[in-house]
Amino acid sequence: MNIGQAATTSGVTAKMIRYYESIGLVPDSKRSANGYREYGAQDVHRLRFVRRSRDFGFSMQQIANLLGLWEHKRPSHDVKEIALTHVAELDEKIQHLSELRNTLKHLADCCHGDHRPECPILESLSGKS
Amino acid sequence: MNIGQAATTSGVTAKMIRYYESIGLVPDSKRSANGYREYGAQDVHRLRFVRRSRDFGFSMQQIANLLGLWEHKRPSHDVKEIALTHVAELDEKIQHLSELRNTLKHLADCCHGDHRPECPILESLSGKS
DNA sequence: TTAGACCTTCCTATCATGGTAAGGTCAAGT
DNA sequence: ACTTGACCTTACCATGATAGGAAGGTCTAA
Repeated sequence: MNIGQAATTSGVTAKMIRYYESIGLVPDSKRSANGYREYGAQDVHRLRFVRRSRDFGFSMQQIANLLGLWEHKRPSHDVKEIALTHVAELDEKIQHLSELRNTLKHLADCCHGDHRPECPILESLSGKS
Repeated sequence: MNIGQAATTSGVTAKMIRYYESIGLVPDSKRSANGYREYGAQDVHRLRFVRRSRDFGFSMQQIANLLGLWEHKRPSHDVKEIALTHVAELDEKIQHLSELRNTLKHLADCCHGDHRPECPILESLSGKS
C-alpha cells in the first residue's frame, strides 16, 4: 500500500506520516523499488493509534510513550499512569480557561454595551496588574 | 526610559516589545540619539494593556482591535462584542477539553492498572475510529 | 581605562501542521 | 507509442507567540 492509501485508511495525512517518520515517532517504512514508501496493515494500525491519541490531545512525547507501551504489551499500570497524568493536565487547563472565561464574562456583563465609551472591560485591561 | 525599564515596568519582555513593534501591534517607538528605543508613561500603559489582554487569552488580532477601541475611545458596544465573542470561544474550548477529559477518565477508571497488559485505554486508542 | 550592564539587529528554534515547487513514476486512454 | 493525470519523492517556507543567542555598539561606575 502506498502512502496515499495509508493516509486515507488511517486518517493521517501523507504529510504527517512523513513527518512522524522523520521525527522517529513511527519507524521508517519499507520502500518499494521505485522509492515509494510501502505500508502494511500493521503500519496503518499504528498510524490510526497515533491519530486517535492526537484526538485525545496527548503530546507527541506522551504518544511516543503510549506507542511503546502498546507495541510491547506492557502492564496496564504504566498506561493508566500516563492517562491519569493527562487527565490532570486537562483538569488544570480547563480550570484555567474557566477562570478566564468567568472573569471576562463578568466584565462583559458589567459593560453597558452602548454608545458610551466607558467600559469596564477596557478599564480592567488597562488597569494595574 | 529605555526598553529594559519599559519591560520591567510593563511586564512585557524587551524581546516581545520589539516583536510587537515589528508586527505593528504597537507604534514604532521614538529613538534617542544613540539609536536606543525611548518609552514614556503612555507607551508603558499600552504595553501593560497588551500584556493583560494576552493574559486573558485574546489573540493578537483581537488585541489589535481592542487597542484600537481603547485608544480611540470607541463605544463600549464594540468592546463588549469582542469580549463576548471571546467568551464563546472559551466556552467551546472548555467544552471540547471537558469531553476529552471525561472520556479519558472513564477509560482510565475502567483500566485495571495492574501487571496485566489488557487495557481499555490502549484498546480505545487502537480501535477503529 | 576597563568591566559589565545595557542596547542594537539578525538568525535560529520551538510544535504540529499546511502549502508549494520541481521533478520522478505509474496506469489508463487515445 | 504517447499523453494525461494521479500519484509519489525531497526540500523549502509559513504559521503564532515566544525564547535564545551571536556579534557588535553604548553607557556608567569604579
